[in-house]
Amino acid sequence: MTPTRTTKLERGRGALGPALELVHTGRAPTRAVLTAELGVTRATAGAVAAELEALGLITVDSRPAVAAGSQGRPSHRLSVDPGGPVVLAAQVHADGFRAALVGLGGRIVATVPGAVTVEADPAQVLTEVVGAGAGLLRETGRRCLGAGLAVPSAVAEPEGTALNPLHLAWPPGAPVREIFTRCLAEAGVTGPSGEAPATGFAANDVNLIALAEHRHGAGRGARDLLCVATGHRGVGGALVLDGRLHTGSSGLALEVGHLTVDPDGRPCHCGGRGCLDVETDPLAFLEAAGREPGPETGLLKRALELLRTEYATDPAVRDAAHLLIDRLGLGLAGLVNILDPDRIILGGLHRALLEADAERLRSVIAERSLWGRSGKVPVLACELDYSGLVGAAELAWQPVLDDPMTAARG
Amino acid sequence: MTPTRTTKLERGRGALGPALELVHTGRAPTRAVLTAELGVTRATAGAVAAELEALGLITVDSRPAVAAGSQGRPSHRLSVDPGGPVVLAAQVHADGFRAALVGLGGRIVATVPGAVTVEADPAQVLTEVVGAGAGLLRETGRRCLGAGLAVPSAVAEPEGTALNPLHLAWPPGAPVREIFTRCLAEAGVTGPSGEAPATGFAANDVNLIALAEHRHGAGRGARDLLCVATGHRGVGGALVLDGRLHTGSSGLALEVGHLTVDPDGRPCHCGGRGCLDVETDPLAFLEAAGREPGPETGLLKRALELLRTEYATDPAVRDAAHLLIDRLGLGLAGLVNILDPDRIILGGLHRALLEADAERLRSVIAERSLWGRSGKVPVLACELDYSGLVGAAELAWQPVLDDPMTAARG
DNA sequence: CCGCTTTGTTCGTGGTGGATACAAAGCCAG
DNA sequence: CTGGCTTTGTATCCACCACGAACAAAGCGG
Repeated sequence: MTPTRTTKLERGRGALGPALELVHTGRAPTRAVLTAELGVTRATAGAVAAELEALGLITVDSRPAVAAGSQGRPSHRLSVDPGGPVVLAAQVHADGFRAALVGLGGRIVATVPGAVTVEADPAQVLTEVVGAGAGLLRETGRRCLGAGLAVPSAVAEPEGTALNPLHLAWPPGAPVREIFTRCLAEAGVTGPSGEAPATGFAANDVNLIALAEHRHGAGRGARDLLCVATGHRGVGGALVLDGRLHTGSSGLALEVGHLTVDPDGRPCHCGGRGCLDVETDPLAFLEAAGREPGPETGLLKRALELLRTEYATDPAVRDAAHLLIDRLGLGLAGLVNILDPDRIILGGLHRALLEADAERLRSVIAERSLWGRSGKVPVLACELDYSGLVGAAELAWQPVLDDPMTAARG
Repeated sequence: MTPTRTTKLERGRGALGPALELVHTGRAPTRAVLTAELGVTRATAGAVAAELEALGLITVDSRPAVAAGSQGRPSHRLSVDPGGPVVLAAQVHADGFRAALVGLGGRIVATVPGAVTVEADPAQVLTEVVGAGAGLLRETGRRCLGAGLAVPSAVAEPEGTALNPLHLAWPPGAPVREIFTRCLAEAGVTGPSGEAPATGFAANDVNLIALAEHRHGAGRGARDLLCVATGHRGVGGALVLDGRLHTGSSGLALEVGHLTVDPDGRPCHCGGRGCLDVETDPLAFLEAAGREPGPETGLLKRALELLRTEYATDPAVRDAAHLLIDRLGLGLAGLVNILDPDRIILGGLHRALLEADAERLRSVIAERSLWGRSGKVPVLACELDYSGLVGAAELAWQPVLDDPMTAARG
């Protein structure tokens, strides 16, 4: 009889999730590092790595890469399996959408843009989106373990409804997660089990930018990461605490747009005056620079273009940028006082403002935050392409990271 | 030979901490409930309860209490051991201090107030404080497992320094935790091991109020608890996330005092105008009511007294209260938009304002927070006596809750 | 080629908690 | 009062996971 004893492959379940997360985020390039990061013995790390390899999630390469230079036996290299399973990720925005297949490590395997008519309702849009994603799955033949969606709206939890879908002809309160999940089922997209139809995840795009940057971009290693970004209109925020998105008790945390940054500023629909939302978004910049803002769509692109090309030459543009930097700094200082992050990353127009005059922004923050504390808070630019998309993928990967054994067994 | 097999008492280490926390917070009155809450089998829960009893932390009473009414075998009652070990807790404030011995469950076993001269430096004050606590320990003969201190100041982590000790003649940046620990060592106060000198914990008093209320008071069961409270001057905030204090990356989170709540308000030392800090504290109330504020110490008491006695009779007092309620509501709405708590509790003057006109406060919050969400956020009054003291004790109990086996073995 | 260092692997062990069967302690119906 | 019924506590066995120790492997340098 063959022995029925537990095989080595079945060992190491408990540390499986943390180990996969370390490889996924690039913090465990070798098995030796994995051993140290997990705080386990070499034996355990070996079993865990072998199991993840058997699940088809990572590859273990025993050949030394570049002769690390240190003495002793070279450690096996760990990396995400480039041919492993993927998740379906999608981002919807005012101008259309983009669907993608994303592997572990935030690698975009395949991606395709799409357009939708402005008047399309959520079901129409998401059918298109999921159709595009399913097309990519067919073309590539990859195994799919889940699906995530980024929307330009606050998403209420646990309902999964989009409360204020900006610039989309969606009814406020549309149950996007439910619709997304239904579209996935209709398209036959598989989920964590590998077979059952996928449960869709959906979240606000800025939240997902923060998540992606935390794991694969400018936020790596931060414990309390604050992300602030603009789209075409308005300002969004997100906070990652201890590696997890902080969405608050109903998913609506970090609505940072209505901090007062100019007591004499213009009125805001929220009832206040001089809110961050209306004082530091692309529209505010274009108006402050004395330009004709033009149509709603493309506001962000035009603002970025103006800042890039004429900041150095046109005093009106420079003054407008400085005005926005000052107001943004005030808002960020307020957030520093409340949240005390150890890193801030900026996206959209705010990122461009940071790059235009980082010193000015940092000094405003330092000046208006208590005890000069934030003088020490690094303020960085988002660095990932398609971070919303990658963040949506992170959402879908999460069940696999939490329990690789049951979520990824094939 | 006696068998060297593992005894039952040595089992169940992993679930020990969560189990103690459940009994400590009153969420596990019986062993059956403990089983359900822990999500383990009855066997495991039994082993865990037996171990905690053997450690002298809880008592297991097999006699049915009041005939629960339901059928089936009555479950053993679990409770904190009233004769068990204690921690030394102390709170320093403008008028003096209070030292206490606090058992599990937030029970104050013994307490004594103390006075200090206004000019006393931290070492003098804490020597007095620890002396008073050590006296209580001698009188009662209780075993001491740690010590915690509440101070009316932001406390920077990980340094443990008091940045802005209000109304105390302490130098900003005083290393209170270090001084506290030294005083404990000099007084021979024992710590978690039961023998080694205790490491002192110190934190901001509002943070500790939030922690205490979360575990034993109005915040029980909340997942994201926001606490806002006034002392004599200024406004403090605190946030408890998933049962843990959120102090931010450097301990300085929830400095909520400088949210703008009145664009036309008075200037604040922070550089802004109309900050929550200067618009809703006791001094602001007394001035708004047209009263002579008088000396710094006792401001809170006089404000509370005025509100209690003349709110119903003096229109000036009522108008002042309404003004402060409106401003407080604006500030709380801002915090709701950023933090999305599922409960808010108010202390000090803010608590009294809530009790004066809860409806007005709730409607202001609902009006100025996005999507009417906060209309559903309960706003409650702090309900514990000496919550700062109890919170300081929670800080000291934490190592025991995290690992009862090593922290409490006698 | 032989030490030296570091890494991977095999094998045994221990502690943790699950499953099961059984005993105990209450209520209720007869 | 006695025999179901229900729920809780307990004893025993066992699966699992990670640790420790010993050994093998793979590089470097003399």
